[in-house]
Amino acid sequence: MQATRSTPTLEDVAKSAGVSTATVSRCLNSPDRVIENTRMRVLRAVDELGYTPNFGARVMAAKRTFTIGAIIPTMENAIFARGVQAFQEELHRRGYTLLISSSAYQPDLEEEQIRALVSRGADGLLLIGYERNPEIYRYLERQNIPVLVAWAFSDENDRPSIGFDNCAAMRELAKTVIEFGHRKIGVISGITQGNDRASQRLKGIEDAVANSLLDPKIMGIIETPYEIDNGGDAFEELMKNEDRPSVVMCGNDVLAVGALRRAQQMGLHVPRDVSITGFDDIELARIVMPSVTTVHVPHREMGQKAATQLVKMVENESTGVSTELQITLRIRDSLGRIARA
Amino acid sequence: MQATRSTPTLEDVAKSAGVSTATVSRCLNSPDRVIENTRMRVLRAVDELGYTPNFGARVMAAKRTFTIGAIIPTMENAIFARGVQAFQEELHRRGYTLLISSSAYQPDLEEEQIRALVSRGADGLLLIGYERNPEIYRYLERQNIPVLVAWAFSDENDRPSIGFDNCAAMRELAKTVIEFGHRKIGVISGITQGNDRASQRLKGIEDAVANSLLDPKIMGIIETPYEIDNGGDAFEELMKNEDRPSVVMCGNDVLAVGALRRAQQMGLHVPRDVSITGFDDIELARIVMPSVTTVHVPHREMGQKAATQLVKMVENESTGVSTELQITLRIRDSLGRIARA
DNA sequence: GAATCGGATGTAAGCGCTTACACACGGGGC
DNA sequence: GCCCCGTGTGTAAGCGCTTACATCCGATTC
Repeated sequence: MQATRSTPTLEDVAKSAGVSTATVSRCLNSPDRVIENTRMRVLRAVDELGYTPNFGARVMAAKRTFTIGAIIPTMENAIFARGVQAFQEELHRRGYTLLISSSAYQPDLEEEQIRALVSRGADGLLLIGYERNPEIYRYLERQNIPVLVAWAFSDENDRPSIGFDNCAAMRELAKTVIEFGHRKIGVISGITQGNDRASQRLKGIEDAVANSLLDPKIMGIIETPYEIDNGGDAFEELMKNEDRPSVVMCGNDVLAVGALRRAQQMGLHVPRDVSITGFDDIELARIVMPSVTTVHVPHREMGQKAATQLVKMVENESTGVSTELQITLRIRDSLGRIARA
Repeated sequence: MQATRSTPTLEDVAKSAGVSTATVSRCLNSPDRVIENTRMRVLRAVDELGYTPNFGARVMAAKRTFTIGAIIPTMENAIFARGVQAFQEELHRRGYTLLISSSAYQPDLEEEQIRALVSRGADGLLLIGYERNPEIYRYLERQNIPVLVAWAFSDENDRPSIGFDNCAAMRELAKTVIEFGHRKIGVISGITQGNDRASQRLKGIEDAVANSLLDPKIMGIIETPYEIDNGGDAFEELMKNEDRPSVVMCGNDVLAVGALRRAQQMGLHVPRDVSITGFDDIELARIVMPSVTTVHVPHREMGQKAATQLVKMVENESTGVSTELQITLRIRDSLGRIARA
């Protein structure tokens, strides 16, 4: 029972246990350096007072927080959820706490969140995609904060990253689409501005079209934010074209499902009248009818390995390597074959 | 250009600008208390050195962080996503940063996350649902951290909260289901242990059944974690019953969609052969076919008001009031009428 | 022109913790 | 019995910041 009603400090505990603050601190941080008897006494005092260390003070003195920050573009749809969940689980296993922030796909907001997390003592950061203001990379370097880029991988970028090659993945899907006989391709892409994943995916389609001997054509490209209804609107727009695409390839599953629903509302049968493809393989793609053909991304694996690697970087066991993950195509009902002409 | 390669401190800035640390601090925190000329000089120095305040130190000295913490049970499905997004937006508008953690529906993990957030200096906390270890509430009280409970509201609980009455909401839905002619009701509930929302919803169904003069019966109740496939498994289980339910009411939309899909795989037509209802009105409920009858929760409104209110509590303008939000039923295709016998 | 005042700035005392270093003590080795 | 060593604790110096209080100085007032 103290006089002051404020939260107890190390010193209070020390006093109450009849030891020095150093001993209390040691009890908490390296218990084996304190003899059993003393330790018991201290721990009892901790308990009685309901003491919790003040993090700010601890950070200041020890320079480590065992906190990792992650900034993801959105929580509204499940794109990042599974990966982040796995990331958190693995971090937890290793004794780190994850703090998450969302940037709503806005670069300046992301920057703000990065600074917030860093100044709150994050030991390391997980960021989605390479593309951002070089300024902020400089800042992170200066602050000496290890950064791991996830959901992306590219040979051309030597920043440590874990993910897959968005361009190659989408190219492969597009190749398959073309092999299925499609020659008129509509594209609904995410906003490419400031989003390398989106632009790489788009490039993948363009590459596949350019490299194919079968003379496929891109009938139209619409960029739109990653939300269901936007996918629908874009789809409707593409279908206004006199010469309708036989397949609409979407930048992710959310857009694809939006397109799919709109198609059905417009009385079009998928895949008989038009095929639709997505990207990411989130649960939604499997759940809708017809199920959506998409690119499967190993979200859990990515999250888990990201954690392992980032921790290594934080603990100075690695300056950071890049890991490429393999994607696989999931050919489902929303993609149909076009009969030979 | 300093000799040391470490991050610059207030003192470095002060030295470089030829003023005291106090002046630098004032420049950053209350610029109008410093004369223009000096301020410019200081800001230039800040810029040149790439200085960012050390948060730990700042917290320790100032006792305020402008950080709010939120711990949500899961990010894997969209239940909390929209609300949290709105919460974050409103906080941002008011100058606060949101840090999120997920507890994976595990009370001990939640406790850990609460402590982590508090010790990292959260000024206030948003928690989902009332039910948790009293110990942790005591801890928060002792630490003097305002807590707002969201996604729940109950007259019987005087803890500040914002949300809706889960029991009454589900009761209303159940009443409608009964009015639609259903007499044999199957229930797929979330795990009620440690989750007051789940148990209140279950109670709502039981109340409606008990109070109805039409003699409806609950044919079976299965509790299962909130995941799609679990919903499917539970549905299959319920349908093994000789006397099959005519409607399966689910604890949330995720379970409902799982049940719906499984029904279709089993060759059952929804709603002709069996009706299905959900709760939450997440996007998924609207997207599947048939669309799912559910309880609409004003997620965005809840998130936004939660932010407003929690900030008030943090800023000592309110000791916290409780706000009840209105839910509405969304009667969609997955609920059919049973013809009079 | 002396007294007074107020605004701009400096001084320095913490905030709560960690940890290098100092110290005390008991037991072997000689 | 002396020296040395290792072990368990205590002492105290920061960590980087905010802020109450002290100080200075030019402007105002009479």
